Amino acid sequence: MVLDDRKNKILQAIIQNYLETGEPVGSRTISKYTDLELSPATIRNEMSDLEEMGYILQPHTSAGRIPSDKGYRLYVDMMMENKDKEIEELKEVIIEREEKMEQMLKSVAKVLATNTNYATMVTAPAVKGNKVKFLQLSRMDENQILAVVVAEGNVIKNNVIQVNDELSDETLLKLNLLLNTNLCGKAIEEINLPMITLMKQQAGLHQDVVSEVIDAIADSIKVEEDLQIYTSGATNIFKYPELSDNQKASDIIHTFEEKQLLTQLVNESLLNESEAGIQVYIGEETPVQTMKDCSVVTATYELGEGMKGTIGIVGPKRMDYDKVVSTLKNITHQLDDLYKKK
Amino acid sequence: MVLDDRKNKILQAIIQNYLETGEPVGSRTISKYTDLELSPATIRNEMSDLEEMGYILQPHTSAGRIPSDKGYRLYVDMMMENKDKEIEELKEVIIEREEKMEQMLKSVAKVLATNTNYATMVTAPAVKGNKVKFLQLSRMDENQILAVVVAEGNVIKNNVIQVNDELSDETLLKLNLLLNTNLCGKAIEEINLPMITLMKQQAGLHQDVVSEVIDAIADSIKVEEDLQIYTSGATNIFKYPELSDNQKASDIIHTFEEKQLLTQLVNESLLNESEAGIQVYIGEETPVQTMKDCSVVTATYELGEGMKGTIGIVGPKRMDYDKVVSTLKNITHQLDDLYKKK
DNA sequence: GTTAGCACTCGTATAACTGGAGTGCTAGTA
DNA sequence: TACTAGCACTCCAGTTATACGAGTGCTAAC
Repeated sequence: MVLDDRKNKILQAIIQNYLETGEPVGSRTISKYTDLELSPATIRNEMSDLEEMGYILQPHTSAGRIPSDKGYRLYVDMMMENKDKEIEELKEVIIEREEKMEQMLKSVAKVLATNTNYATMVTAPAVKGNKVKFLQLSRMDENQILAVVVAEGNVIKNNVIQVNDELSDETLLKLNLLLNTNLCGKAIEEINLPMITLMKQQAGLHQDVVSEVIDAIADSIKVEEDLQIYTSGATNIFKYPELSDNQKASDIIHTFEEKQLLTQLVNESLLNESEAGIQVYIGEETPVQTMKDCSVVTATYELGEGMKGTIGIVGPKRMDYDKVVSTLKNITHQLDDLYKKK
Repeated sequence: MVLDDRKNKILQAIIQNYLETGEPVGSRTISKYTDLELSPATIRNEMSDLEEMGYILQPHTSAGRIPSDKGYRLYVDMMMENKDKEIEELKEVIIEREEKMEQMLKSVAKVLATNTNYATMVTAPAVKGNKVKFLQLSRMDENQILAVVVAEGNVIKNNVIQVNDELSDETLLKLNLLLNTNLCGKAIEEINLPMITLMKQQAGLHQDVVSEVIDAIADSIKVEEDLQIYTSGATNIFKYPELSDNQKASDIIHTFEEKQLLTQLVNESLLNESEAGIQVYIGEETPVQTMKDCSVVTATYELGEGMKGTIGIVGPKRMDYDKVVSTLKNITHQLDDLYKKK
């Protein structure tokens, strides 16, 4: 059986209606809804076909139809095609440039959540491939040294190092010079053992300090590696009865609370990244099992030179994909612009 | 009417039983439960009195009794008296000393949540009254300066300052010296306008930079002022049917998500701080209206010299106050010890 | 190919019924 | 006087019975 134009139109009508109401859609409704001018009986026949083809399903006999994951998938794919042609220039959501990236990303998550009425997550751009821009050691007191590591994009990491024997100002200066000349402009992954050995040699007497600094830097990276994730609007899911079941709600919200559980989602979305940078996971397609009753839309943004972050929106399967995709495109563009201004 | 010994015993029995089961407690249950050897009928008479006195109430005729807020209050007050005598030395919860305070507090919240099965919050100690320990300006590139402010207790704040005209190394050194001599050891509140004016004068040509640095410091404080709050285990409330109602659950979890909504609670608990540092809010007593169906237990910890933070536990009114109070005392002690080691 | 009509299904909402848990009261007992 | 046994009564929660509406599938007719 083939999905001809009429079947397609009916399917679209069913899905759109279901998106709006959240109730199973009957043949009579569609008969009035569409401009096809067909009787309910005809619609029923078509619906029967559509069900056989797996695009829609009945929650029970004598109920209307609801879209299956496959149906949603078709719908979303079609919509995305249209979207690519549109040039979305709506400015609904405005990102103010703020000092702290952290603050900014939090507010992106929040704005997005209140705007869409879904749950949202935003990850800080991964430092992967990012370059060390600047290093600074300074003495805090007799046996504590403050190490500051600044990476491209003004990602700043502090580390307090305990030292046993006091270092003179001079030594500190020398170490600073040594570290900066050796490490500045290097991608964090480039810092390898030979380099470290070399630096230790150059440091001479104070190679133990170098060692500790390197450890500190490594530590900075490690901290950054377990991804910063900001979430907002998790409680929005209570707005959708189909997700308000205690068990489901608890699972979903818990995933948002334990943000690290979202890592899988982020990785997946960075991996599969489509041309447009937008991914839609419907129901069982999701990489995070707790969200199998939801749909997840992710977008990738880039703050220049491989610093990629992810934005995700989680809602019911009947989410307003159209709006969500537009909003996400809009936001990612704005984030891109933001970087260019810097 | 007076709460004699027998009435008190019965009340305690009712409350304890209700804490365990969450179900209204009937006279027959108590008759078997206590060592008073009284018939249900007698218990009924006493219960009737207790109800009249406002310690217990009936959800409906022909149901057992449940404790009223007043009843819980009595119970908690009595328990707290006993607690003071006990020397709690259980080491259920172990705080590992970690590099980053932020990380440590997060894990305290988490450990506490999994340990108690309630929702928890932990605030970072307020910097109020905290002293500047160390300041450092360094050049990142032509027109960006990195200002690092370290306060007592190794609270570190970074700020990137944009400058118009390039500063020489020499000038930077001078500014560093100037700022450090003037500001180190000062409590952040002590930094006042005359001081700033003086410093600007001393800075001579570069007073605009001083101005910006001061702004940056002020900014650091401001960021710190809107309290860092870490939460965990919000979804634990789903474990208690009396809170699992959609509306209630949503409200409570939302409060935990929008952490700033908890500020009121923190302020209140710092204000009312009792001798033991532990506060119990039952039902309507809570400073945060969304939690009027819960009980909230807060404890204050101190990382030395006025750096006070708050730990809070939110659960159903029938929470295991005994365990919660013990655990909190335990943890606050451990936090105190932690500081001493530093 | 389309449609009208009808019997059938199923879920939800409502009312009626039942059993159990618990109370308050009264009268009887130590 | 203090306690208790007994009983009638109340109310909730769970179950069954019933009615209704929405929607389907099928057949026969256009």
